[in-house]
Amino acid sequence: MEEQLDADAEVVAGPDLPSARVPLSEERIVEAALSFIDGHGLAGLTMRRLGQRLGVEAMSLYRYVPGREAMLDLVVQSMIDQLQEDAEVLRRPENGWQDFVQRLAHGVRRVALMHPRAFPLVASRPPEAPWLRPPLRNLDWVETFLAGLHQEGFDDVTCAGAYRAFTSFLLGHLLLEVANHGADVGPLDVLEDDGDPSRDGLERYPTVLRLREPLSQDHAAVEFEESLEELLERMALMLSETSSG
Amino acid sequence: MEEQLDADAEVVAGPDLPSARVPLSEERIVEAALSFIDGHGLAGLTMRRLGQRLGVEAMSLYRYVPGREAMLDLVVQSMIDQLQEDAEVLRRPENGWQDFVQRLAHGVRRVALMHPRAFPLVASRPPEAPWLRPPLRNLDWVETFLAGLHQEGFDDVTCAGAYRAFTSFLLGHLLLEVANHGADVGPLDVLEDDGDPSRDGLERYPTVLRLREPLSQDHAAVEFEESLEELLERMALMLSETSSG
DNA sequence: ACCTGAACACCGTTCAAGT
DNA sequence: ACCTGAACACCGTTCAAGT
Repeated sequence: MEEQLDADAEVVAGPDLPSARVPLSEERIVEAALSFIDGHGLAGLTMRRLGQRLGVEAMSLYRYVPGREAMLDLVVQSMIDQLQEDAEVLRRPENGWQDFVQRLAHGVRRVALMHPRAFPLVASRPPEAPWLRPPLRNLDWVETFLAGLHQEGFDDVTCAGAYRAFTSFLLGHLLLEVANHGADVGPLDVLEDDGDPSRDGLERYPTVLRLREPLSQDHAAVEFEESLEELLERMALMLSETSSG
Repeated sequence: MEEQLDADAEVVAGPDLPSARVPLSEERIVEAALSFIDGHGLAGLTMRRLGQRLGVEAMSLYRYVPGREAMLDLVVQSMIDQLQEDAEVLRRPENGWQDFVQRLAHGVRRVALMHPRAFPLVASRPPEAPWLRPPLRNLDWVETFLAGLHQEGFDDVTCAGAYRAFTSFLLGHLLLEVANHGADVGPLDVLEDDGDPSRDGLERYPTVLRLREPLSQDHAAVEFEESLEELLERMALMLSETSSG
């Protein structure tokens, strides 16, 4: 839960000026939009409310941003750029490609977990090109990924296959992981417990009922690691077939 | 592409009555909503437009459906129920659990490919419980899946792990596959080619540029099969550890 | 240069009223 | 019983006008 998200409009200061005089900018808008989604979900994000949050009328936003839809794309970009500022993530392979792929995977996961309610945007906005598959929607990453593998001996076709395997691994895992952390919800309502957790309508589903507890456990972290290991093994196999074929 | 989706309102007859007199019903509404999404994408789906499509004012819909959001949940349900009508899919294991899991996986994939623009809904609506992870949001499926594996010797914890692995495999693959088939797009606009495909701004990304072609190829089908095979192998490993541990 | 008021076309949703 | 007109509160977006 966050506070500071009420109706007061004023920007939280931090080391900023007394606010109120910081001029609007694309960056500030996008930042505010992301933090709004983090706090309230995408459904509640409105140009008018966002303006209010920035101490400004909605129409002012259109000086800096071409429209709501485009703004959401910028939000996606800004999440993605956080990875780039994370210097460790985007260095080329130094201790082998496995280490390299691991760094990238964990970097993306870190972003997803920092913004569980916004991450589905990264996943669901339509990809602009086949070489920008979600959630790797950034040419710098993709270039680094492909060039890194190539430098380590993967041929072109294998690089492409590894790229596809990597993206679908990330997408499946991270989307489900953030969904469990209470992602997208429709309007503004958080899902309410019905009070009595025993009357769940599971009478007709004895196995589900019995497995309730193991199914409810959050193994996301270890499963991410394990699946990543498997992916790496699969890639190693691809690589060895490359060299010998 | 579909036709029949213009502005004329009238329902296509099929073996129906002369239409115009078929009364509204939840079923007809949900069906129309799904076919609208299939044809125009989610963004364009409006209660008013949907009413128009059914030859009725928007307000009439609220007699049969509690609201737009709830209607979308019904749309998800209806897609999911198509799998249930597909008798082959939900039979319990007969030729071993591998065959069983394969049937289920292919069934879900068939639904996804039938409704590429609607499938992301199945994936992105918030799950109601940990035992309803997208895209397997149906207690009958989940029960069948879990009971099937249990009957084949998987213990409870392993069943739960297999369930999680299965869902994240399906989600990652199918979401990316339908995205490639032109999924969600923002408003109504289909993405337009910029005319000149050589000037793509890829100058700074030599590897991406070089791999354009292998990256553009659609290997979704074979990759689905291969990843599914790997998943089955992984599950087989889980099973053997179960028996011997 | 930067923001706003007023307006437009469109939403989802409600409810009393029509047939 | 089933549908609609009219209305409400809210959207995104535009543009001439304010400071």
